[in-house]
Amino acid sequence: MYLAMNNKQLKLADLAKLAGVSTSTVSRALNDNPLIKKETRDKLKQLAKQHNFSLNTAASRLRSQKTNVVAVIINFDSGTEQSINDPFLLKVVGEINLALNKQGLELLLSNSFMAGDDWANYFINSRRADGIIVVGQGKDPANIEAAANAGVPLVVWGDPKTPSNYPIVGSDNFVGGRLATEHLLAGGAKNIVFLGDPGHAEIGERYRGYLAALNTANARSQVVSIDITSRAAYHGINQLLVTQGLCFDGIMACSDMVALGAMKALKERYISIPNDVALVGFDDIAMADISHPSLSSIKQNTQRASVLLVEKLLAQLQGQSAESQVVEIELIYRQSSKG
Amino acid sequence: MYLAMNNKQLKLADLAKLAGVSTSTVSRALNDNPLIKKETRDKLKQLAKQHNFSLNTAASRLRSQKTNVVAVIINFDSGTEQSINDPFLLKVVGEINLALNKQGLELLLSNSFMAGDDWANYFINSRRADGIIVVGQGKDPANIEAAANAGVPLVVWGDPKTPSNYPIVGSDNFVGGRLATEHLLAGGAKNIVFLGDPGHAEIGERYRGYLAALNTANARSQVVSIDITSRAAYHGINQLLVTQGLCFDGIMACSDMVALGAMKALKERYISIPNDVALVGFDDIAMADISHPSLSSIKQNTQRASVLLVEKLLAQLQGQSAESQVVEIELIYRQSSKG
DNA sequence: CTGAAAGCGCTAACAA
DNA sequence: TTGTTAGCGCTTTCAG
Repeated sequence: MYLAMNNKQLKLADLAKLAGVSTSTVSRALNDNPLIKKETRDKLKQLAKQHNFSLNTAASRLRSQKTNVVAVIINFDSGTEQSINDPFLLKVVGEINLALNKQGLELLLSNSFMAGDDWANYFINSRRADGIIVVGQGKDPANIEAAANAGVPLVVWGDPKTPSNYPIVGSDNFVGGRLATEHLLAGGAKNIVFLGDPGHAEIGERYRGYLAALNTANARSQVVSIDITSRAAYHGINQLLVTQGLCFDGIMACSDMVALGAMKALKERYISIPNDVALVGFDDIAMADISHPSLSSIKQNTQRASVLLVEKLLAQLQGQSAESQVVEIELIYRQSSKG
Repeated sequence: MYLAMNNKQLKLADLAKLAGVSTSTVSRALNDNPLIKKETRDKLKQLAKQHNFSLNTAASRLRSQKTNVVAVIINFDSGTEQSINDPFLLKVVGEINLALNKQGLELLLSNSFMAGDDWANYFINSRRADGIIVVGQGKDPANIEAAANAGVPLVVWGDPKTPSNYPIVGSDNFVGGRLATEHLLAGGAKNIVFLGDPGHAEIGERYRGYLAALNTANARSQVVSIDITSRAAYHGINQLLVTQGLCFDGIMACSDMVALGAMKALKERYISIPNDVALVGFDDIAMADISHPSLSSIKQNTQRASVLLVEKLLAQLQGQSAESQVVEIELIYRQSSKG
């Protein structure tokens, strides 16, 4: 048995034997339990590292009834083309991942295909995850509400002003819509088109902000309701130009991707941006800075929001309650609009 | 005890009691084991659904030593600004998620922050996941190699021509680089700049394809080596124009984001695209179609690649071996280059 | 085709 | 500060 292949996977008991202590001591040490003397803890941790030992998460989860996993569901509206490729949503997922990691939590990426409709059952009863972060409210909150009512720790990225019995973190979309519109008005725009789908919760708020700004200025509103994609925006603006000519001098787009689609339609017809039509987007994705002209946009603080989402989820995991919260928003002024 | 709150989480044994069968029968039925009569299976499955029952994955994983989870690691080069926000990488993750889901596998999203350097230990020994999909080779394959050598089921999205003892799936980058360059040459370009970092494995192949095409045409090469971001591309082209003037009439960009950065620099100086400078990108992200002028690009078939990655991982999980594989590539001709 | 029973590897209550 | 021990809920071998 000399030099036998060290094939077998070490378990806690083996490590304990090696160290000459009990399994509980090793378990506590590796979980950094202060009951164990610091010295012993450090020694055992080092032994574990030396032997390339890792706790079996399956066993640990079974015993402790905790997973340290959070499910993140990207919650698309059915009937939209907005997809997993949407740069903004993915940016949010990336930020959430970072925020979770900082708390020692892992991210199980999911979608409705796997999770079905009964999220409480799929994720929580099954001990796949301890809680859920939903990215996007969708048009129908049924699944979210069902999960929240079942007592699932859950937070949502969306419109914080939506009445709900679960915490929603998101930007101040009303103020964002108002800021963008006021900025366009200040630049001299008189006929500002709202480009997007006001039926969507967050976008609805942006739309109301837009209306509020127009009201104050006694200007008229005009909505081009489209699916929230570049392509739909491109076609929407194209069609508007074909049927009604250049009947507007400003566009408040509900997202940067939508704004960029509109921009393409304008540029193809040699409509000058911002002189003939001024344009403001929403989200401040990387492309806003790199488009030509660069795109003025309302910047959403996704990093701050992600930290808040995780904090509020953690609070619920510890039995506390958490409230919806609005994250500040900011106009980034670039070339597509006039100062 | 009438109508007592059905608070307690059902377990397999409870369900078995309700059905009047043994736990093994229920377990088998829910796992669709053909040992159990189809009729019984269906009956038990329905009972489970009725009672909102879900298997405890922790227990099941502990017992069966299988997780049905795949870890996906986004493997950035250190020293690049290319980030979790890169639309192409995220698109790949999205496609992988879909491909995994179709096989009943779940996606644990990870990064080096959580996983550290010893992936075998962190993911596999700990039973967090059954296998690993690495998105991006990075410049240093040490972590990947260590994991592969430890016998971890593992596949990589990257340059399939890199010699390795693990399967790499990726595009035919050499042909992509050649196609793009040939296309620029055919459009009349004589001085084509390669914009990107040839030190990166995939981009190196694209560069070699570019060189091969230039060689055949007896044209001279010129590299602008930059970090793989829009911003770096913008500054790189700007600087080239400042120091050497318009000394080129074509750009082969190593990615669409890079191409869009270059496009901005050109447009700001009123350099006509494609007349003064023709431009081809790589990846065919959504923005390529929506930029103005729209961006010719080499389309990577990420969907096909993702399916292959999952297939090859599955093969390894079943003890079979798998080889690297090249996925076909295609030029998408748009306005930024001449026919 | 179904049941009985053992045990996966860990944590935590209780004991010392 | 550490050890002993029971048991988390499932799957699977073996027996029928």
